[in-house]
Amino acid sequence: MNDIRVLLVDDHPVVRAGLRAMLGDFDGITVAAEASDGGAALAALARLNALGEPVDVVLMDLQMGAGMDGVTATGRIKAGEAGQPAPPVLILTTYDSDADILAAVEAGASGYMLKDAPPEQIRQSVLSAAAGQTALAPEVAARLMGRIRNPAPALSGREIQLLELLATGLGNRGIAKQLFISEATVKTHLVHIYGKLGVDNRTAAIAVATQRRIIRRF
Amino acid sequence: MNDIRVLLVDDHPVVRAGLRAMLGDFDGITVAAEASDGGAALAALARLNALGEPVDVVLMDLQMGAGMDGVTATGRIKAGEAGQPAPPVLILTTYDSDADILAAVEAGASGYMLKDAPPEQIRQSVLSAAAGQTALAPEVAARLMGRIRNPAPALSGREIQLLELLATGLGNRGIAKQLFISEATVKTHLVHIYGKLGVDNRTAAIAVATQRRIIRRF
DNA sequence: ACTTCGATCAACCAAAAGGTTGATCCTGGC
DNA sequence: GCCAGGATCAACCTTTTGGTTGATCGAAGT
Repeated sequence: MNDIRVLLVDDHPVVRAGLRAMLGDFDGITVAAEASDGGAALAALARLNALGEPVDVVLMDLQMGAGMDGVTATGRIKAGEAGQPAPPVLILTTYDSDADILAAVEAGASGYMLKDAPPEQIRQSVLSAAAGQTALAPEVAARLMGRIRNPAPALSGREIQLLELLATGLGNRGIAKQLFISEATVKTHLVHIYGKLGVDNRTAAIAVATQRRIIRRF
Repeated sequence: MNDIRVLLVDDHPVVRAGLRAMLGDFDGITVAAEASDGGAALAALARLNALGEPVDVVLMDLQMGAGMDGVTATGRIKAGEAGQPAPPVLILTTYDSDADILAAVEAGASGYMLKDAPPEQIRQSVLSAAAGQTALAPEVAARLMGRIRNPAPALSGREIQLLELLATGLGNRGIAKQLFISEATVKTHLVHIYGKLGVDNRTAAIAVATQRRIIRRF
């Protein structure tokens, strides 16, 4: 059986070198190409397709400095922009906020791994992704399980979106403009968010959402 | 002349593998050991000293998941805890916030590099550090210059205290009670804070203060 | 077909936050 | 001694939020 051909997408040369070295040590996995942002990744996929050497798995970072971010790139890959069939995309990133995970899954990612994972775990994930299965980091999986067990009122995607804008310091008017909705709708969403988080003002909502890793802060 | 012996300190196996592979490709540089947090770094330094094989440069990440963080570790190394003479510590991290840079420099770091730097730049920095010189990433240097030209108004201790309670989600009344002052005073402080941070509401103040790492969040 | 639920909006009122002016007190420098 | 600046408070007013009620629409599930 042929090696699994992987495309690395990460803006850090150090990380790419690490993955190259790490994956190169494993039998059955070959690094076919590398890209430093989403745009380069799409180009590389198209090029390799044209050569008749399609990649089997894309290993993608989420936050990518200047260029196209990982979620956008994943969406476009899954939309077939770089050729059909679109390869599975495995997210490999540093953070595990709900917002990131949700966005990645919605974009069509078939896995979500964390960069502090041991090599063996990363290898397994690549194999799973290549086999068409999904692969979640234990931390991520645990969070999702806990969410199911605990009737912790789940926030909708839209609500998380609002929360993120909230955390940037925007007022209701600003949020409304960003999302192309009315201020009234923003207020309604906020009331729902407050209810679900058990708070009664925006700063407390940010505090709780940060603590529960619903949104990410650096 | 002997190779420069480097100690890698980073909690991500992927990054360590990357640096190992990257530095290994350069003549004159050898990776003597690795550590996944500050505590392990101190231990490794002491051990290598005892063996009569001291390291010449420590390559240190700042944010290190669970264990001792990079600033603390740097301070302890420079204090001679892992043997004299203390080797130069070169910070290699992802973020370049003012607070991180200042903290690292105060702790005694002899350089501050960013992880998205090209390999050659990292190599040069290691060589500089080994030679006893300082090495700043261009981005970092630019920020420091801008900071000197444009000194940001400093927040008073009391104001930072306010900011921390603010980030908790407390209202003005709650903050007043916590600090045993009147609501009027809280408002006055807030107006000053908004002015210094260049914002006009509490959530934006939290956002900016977080970004500038004036306050800590997790 | 019916229900549920997320997303959208409106109108209204109460509460909180923001902005301004001005004042006192104390401490540390010059 | 004088001045600057931090910390404290008050009164007043405007704007923003928060809370409530009620409504429409569409998609997903029963």
